[in-house]
Amino acid sequence: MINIDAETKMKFLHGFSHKTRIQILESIKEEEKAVSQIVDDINGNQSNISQHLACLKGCGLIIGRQEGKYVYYRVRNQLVRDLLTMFDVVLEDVQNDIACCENHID
Amino acid sequence: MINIDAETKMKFLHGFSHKTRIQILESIKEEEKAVSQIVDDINGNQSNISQHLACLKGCGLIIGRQEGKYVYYRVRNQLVRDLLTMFDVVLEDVQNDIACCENHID
DNA sequence: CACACATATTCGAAATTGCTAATATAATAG
DNA sequence: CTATTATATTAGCAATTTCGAATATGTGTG
Repeated sequence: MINIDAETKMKFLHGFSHKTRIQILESIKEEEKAVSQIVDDINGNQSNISQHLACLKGCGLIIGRQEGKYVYYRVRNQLVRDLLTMFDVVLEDVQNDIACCENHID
Repeated sequence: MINIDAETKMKFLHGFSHKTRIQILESIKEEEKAVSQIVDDINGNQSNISQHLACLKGCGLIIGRQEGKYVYYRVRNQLVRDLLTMFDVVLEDVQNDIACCENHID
């Protein structure tokens, strides 16, 4: 049965909690890319992207594969991809929900 | 079609990026609870929990309902609940994946 | 009204995280 | 071997987040 402690889950979810990391995940969601491609893609700084990639790898969200002097990263598997899709679905739903059913006086 | 900018998504996902917030979500996943119940549940500090609840509300993940002097919070809807379940599923899968298929020399 | 209880807010201090620049490592080409 | 290119790591500072204590607000009760 599934029962994962909050600490572990948080470490995992931490991967999703930064704009740059989300952008990286989106960038490699469908196809693996070399670090330099990702850097170009999202217009980032090499060192910075490298650090975020290390973070994502640590979270288990992506996998790196070395080929010559390039390192190609990809999203770990289909489940993680599904999770990324699910974010969009749920977020859209939440936004509609908020827009329609609440008077946002605040 | 769904296309949400990274900024918005990040704000949404931020809700999941803290141990206490995960604990709160788990605590009220199946049934709404008053703030004081949540504080007891996860052994937290009242002010702290209140701040995290505000954060989760801001992210659209939970909804508060006042009844007398109590405020009851609940997970917004089934989709958010599904997302929480999905976290467990994906995390477990990732953990197995890492445990089985890689030699963790690091 | 005064009081008690539940929750929210404010405010600095403490802790964590993210950034850039510089440097290190690693692979390949010549 | 040297030079070049790709990526990783380190280091110190900047920015953000989190925290608890104190205080404010709001609600029911006597």
